[in-house]
Amino acid sequence: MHRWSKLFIPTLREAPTDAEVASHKLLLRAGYVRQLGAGIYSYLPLGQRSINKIIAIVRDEMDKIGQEFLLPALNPAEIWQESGRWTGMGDNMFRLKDRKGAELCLAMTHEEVMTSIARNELRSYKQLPQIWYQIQTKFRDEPRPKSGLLRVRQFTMKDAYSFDIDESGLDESYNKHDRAYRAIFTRCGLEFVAVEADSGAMGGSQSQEFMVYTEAGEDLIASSRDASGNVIYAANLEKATSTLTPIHDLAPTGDGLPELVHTPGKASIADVTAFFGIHASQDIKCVAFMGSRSAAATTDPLRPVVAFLRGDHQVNETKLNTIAGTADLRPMTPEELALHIGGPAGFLGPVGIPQTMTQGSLNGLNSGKALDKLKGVLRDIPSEGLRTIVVMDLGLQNRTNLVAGANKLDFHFRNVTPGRDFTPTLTADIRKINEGELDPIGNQPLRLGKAVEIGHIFKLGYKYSKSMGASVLDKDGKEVTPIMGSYGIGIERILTAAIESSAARFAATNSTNSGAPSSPTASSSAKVGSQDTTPQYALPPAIAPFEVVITITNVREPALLEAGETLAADLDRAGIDVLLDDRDERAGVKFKDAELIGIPYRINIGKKLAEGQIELVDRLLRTTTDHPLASIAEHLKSLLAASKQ
RNA sequence: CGGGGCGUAGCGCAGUCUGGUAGCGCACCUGGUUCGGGACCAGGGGGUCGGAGGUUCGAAUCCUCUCGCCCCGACCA
Repeated sequence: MHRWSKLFIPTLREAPTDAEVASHKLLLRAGYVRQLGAGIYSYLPLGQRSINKIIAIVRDEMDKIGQEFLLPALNPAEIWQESGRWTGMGDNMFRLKDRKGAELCLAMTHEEVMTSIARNELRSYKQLPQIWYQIQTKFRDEPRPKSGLLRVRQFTMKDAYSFDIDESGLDESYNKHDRAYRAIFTRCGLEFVAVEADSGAMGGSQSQEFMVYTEAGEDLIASSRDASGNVIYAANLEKATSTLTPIHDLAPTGDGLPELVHTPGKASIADVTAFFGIHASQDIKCVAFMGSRSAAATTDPLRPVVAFLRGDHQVNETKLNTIAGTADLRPMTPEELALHIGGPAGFLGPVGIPQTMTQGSLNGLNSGKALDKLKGVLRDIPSEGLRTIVVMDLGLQNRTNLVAGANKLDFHFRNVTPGRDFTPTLTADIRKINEGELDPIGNQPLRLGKAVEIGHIFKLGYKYSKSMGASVLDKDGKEVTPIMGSYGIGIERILTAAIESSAARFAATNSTNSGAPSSPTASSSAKVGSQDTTPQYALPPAIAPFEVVITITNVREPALLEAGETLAADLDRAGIDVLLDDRDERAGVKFKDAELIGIPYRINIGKKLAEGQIELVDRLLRTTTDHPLASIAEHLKSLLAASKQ
C-alpha cells in the first residue's frame, strides 16, 4: 500500500507549452516524466511504476519462448564495422571515443552483439534453435525527436534475436514471436493491428509491424475487421489496395476511334464530366511530375513521370515512386508539360505522348519490377533514360471508350481505349485508397488513419550471421550458417499509445455527449480558472501505476480516515495495487489529481460513509456507483480480474 | 539539413518596438478561515532576464556571435 502523502507525484496544473500531443501533456502534468533534453526524459516514480508493469508483462511472455540477456549499450566499433553498419547507420548512431582514442558507439539495436555471442559459443545444430532477448536502453540520434515519449533519443526496447538451423526453424521462431506479441499487447490493454511490412531487399523475407491507431502517430495505415472484430486486412497506406468497384464503360460513338471534341474552357474533371454527362470514373485523369531517379546521381536531369488514373482516383506518390524508380516528385511546370506531353494543363491526355520506348525495353519494364532494378535498360540506352515514364493505374486496365484530354487547348477525345490508343510504359497500382473502400481480402470497409508502431518482427535471414561469421555443424558435420530473426518492442511506446488511445476515446465521447460549455467571455477574465484543455484519460489496469486510488475526501474526519486506512489495507492484502490519498487537501484537488494520473478505478470515501456506503468511480466505463463498504473489495477484485481476462 | 517560433522565478506569461536596474497568475513557506470538483484573507521566500562579447553614464530591452528547446518539412527505426 502506498500513501500519496509520502510519494513524489509532482502534478502540474498547467502543461509546459512545449507539449503538443496529448500523451506528452499528460505525462508531464501527471508527474510521470520530466524532460532533460531534446528526446531525453527522466522517468519519475509514477512513470517508472508503469514502465515496470509493462516490462513485467513483456518479460513474462518472452520467458515462455526465450531467454533473457543483458547486453552492453556501449559497443566497440569493430563489431559494427564487421556487419557494415558502422557506416550504414550514418548520423543516427551516437559515437564516442575513449581515452585511448578507440572508437565506440551507443548501440541502436543489438544484432551485432548477439551475433558475436552466437558465433563464439554456438557450435552444433543441437544447440539450436535459440531465442535470446533483452530489455534495455537504446540510443538513436534522431534527426528530430518529438511528441514526448513517442520519438526520443534514448528509450527502452525489448529486442529479441532468433537463431535457427534452417528456414522452417525461422518460421517457427517468427510465429512464436507473433503469438507472444499479440499476447503482450492484449494484456497491456491495447487495440492493435499487425501490418505486413515487407521490408524490401535487406535480407528480409517477411516482416510485420504492430500498430496502434492514434493521431499522434507518424505512419499511415489502412485496416479492416470482420464482424467479430478480428483484423482481416491491414497495410501501410503506401501499399494498401482496395477492391475496385465495377465501372460501366461508355458505348463507342461514331467509328469508335478517338474523336476530337471541342471543350472550350472545360479544364477540370468536374467540368469535363458535366460537359459530357459522364461519371468521373469514365474520364482519364492525368497527373504529371518531374522526379529524380532514385538511383541516379543528383546532377542527372529530372525525369518526367506521367500518371494516368480514373478521374475519381488520386495518385499515391509513394506507390508511383516505387514502381517508376523515382523520388522527390514535383508537378511539371507549363513549359515541361508542353515539352514532355505536348498539351496544356486541363487538357492533358495519354494519346500521342512522345514516348518511344523500344519493344525490348518495354518487355523488361512490363515485368513489374521497379525501373531501377532493370539496370540494363535505361543505363545502356541513355537517351531512353530521358523518355517520359507513362504509368497507368490498374483502374484503367481493360477499360474502353474513355474521355481524355487531347493535349490541345480546349479539346478532349472520346472513345479512348488503353492499349489500342496508347501504351503505357508501366501498368501498376498507383492509386491512393480512401476511407470506407472495401479491402481486397474480405471486402470489409477500410479504416484509414495515423498509427504508431509499438513492435516489429522481422525475418533477418543471413545478413549478420554471414557477415560476422557465425556457423554451426549440422547433422552431417557440415558447416552451416544459422538463419536469424529480429524482434523489437518499444516499451515507452506502449505507455504512450495507451494514453493516446484513451484520451482519444474520452475526447470522442465528450464532444458527442455534452454541448461544449466553452464561454469565451468567462474564460477571458480567468486565465487559470478557464476550461481545462488537457485531455482526460485512464490507463488499462494492467499498466497503470496503481490499479485503484482511495480518495479520502476529508482526512480530518477520523471516521473517513480510518475507513480509508482499513480498506486500503484490505485491498493490499487482496493483492490489489492500491494508492491511498491521505493528503490533507480539499476533495476537489484530490479528485482532479486522481484523474490526472490516470488510475482506472477510484473509491471515494466521504459523506455516504455514514450510511455504510462508498462510491466507486470506474474511469474506463465512466460510471459512478455506490457500494456497501463491506463488499467493495470483492467487487473490485472481480472487476480487475475481468479486465485482465 | 531547410523554413518558422521561443528562451524573463518550479509552471504559464507580461515587460523588449521607444534603454533608466524586473512584474502578474499558479505553485511554495507562515498564520487564520474554509473543507465533495483545482477555496479565501493576511504576510513571506524565490529570478546570473539561456550564454559570451560589444555599444552606452546606464542593457531583459540595441548590435554581433553562440547555446538550447518547440513546431512544419526533409531524413529515418
